[in-house]
Amino acid sequence: MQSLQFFKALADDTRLQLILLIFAEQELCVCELTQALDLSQPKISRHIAILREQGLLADRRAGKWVFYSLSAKLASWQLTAISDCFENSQHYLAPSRQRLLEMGNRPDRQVLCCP
Amino acid sequence: MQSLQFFKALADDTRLQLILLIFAEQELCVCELTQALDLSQPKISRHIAILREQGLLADRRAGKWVFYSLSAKLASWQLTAISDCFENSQHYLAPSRQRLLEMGNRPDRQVLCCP
DNA sequence: TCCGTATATATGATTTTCCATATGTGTTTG
DNA sequence: CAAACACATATGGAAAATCATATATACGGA
Repeated sequence: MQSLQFFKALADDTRLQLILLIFAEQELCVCELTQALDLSQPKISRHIAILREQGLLADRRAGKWVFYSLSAKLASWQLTAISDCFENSQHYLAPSRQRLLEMGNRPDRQVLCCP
Repeated sequence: MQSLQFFKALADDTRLQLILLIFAEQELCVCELTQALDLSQPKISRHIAILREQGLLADRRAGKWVFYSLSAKLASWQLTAISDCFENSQHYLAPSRQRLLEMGNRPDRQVLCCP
């Protein structure tokens, strides 16, 4: 994916948090992200759609849930940027991570290996 | 500077090219950037102002010219991101670099060392 | 049918752009 | 030396384009 599109995708508070949270947790579904960011479901879904269309996110359906993870199509420098950004954004991300931790009834993951 | 502001600053075609060109050339003045991107002077000046206010660019006046360079205040992961992005944006940047090369009458630099 | 997720539309807010003009510096001329 | 000019850059203000949000609704699987 192009550099400009990459930066545009991350140039929004909601989308940046989504990407960083998913990076931290490997994969998350919409209801978890909705809870973590404390935002409406359509809003999360809309930003997820943007990130998916731009090639930043991959999706995996499991029963009722759709789990999102970072796309393997990301250039390695882009993955590095996300990772480095995450390391330097603990304070920025803390409230969302906290709400995610406090969330009850999180969906069970199927085993991740060997899909 | 905050991650979100960093991504917002680079999420514009004009600003991304400005930053990458300045990274490649160490420092450039407004007239060189205007020529390289083939855009109006006020437009360049506006975007430069945004990058300066956000702390991405430092300025240095030399006679009639104001030279811009990457700010030393950039976090190291941000510098890395810019550098990695540059390495992967040759095609994106080529037309602007070409116009810069073809530019006649580029201002002379004062010696850069020992300011 | 219920739950999780996606999308359409309308609206509001933020950004970008353009034009004109101002500032600031160096150079020339009377 | 001062006034006039030329060149580089910055900015004010309004129009235009882009982007984000809320609400309502649709879809798809258990």
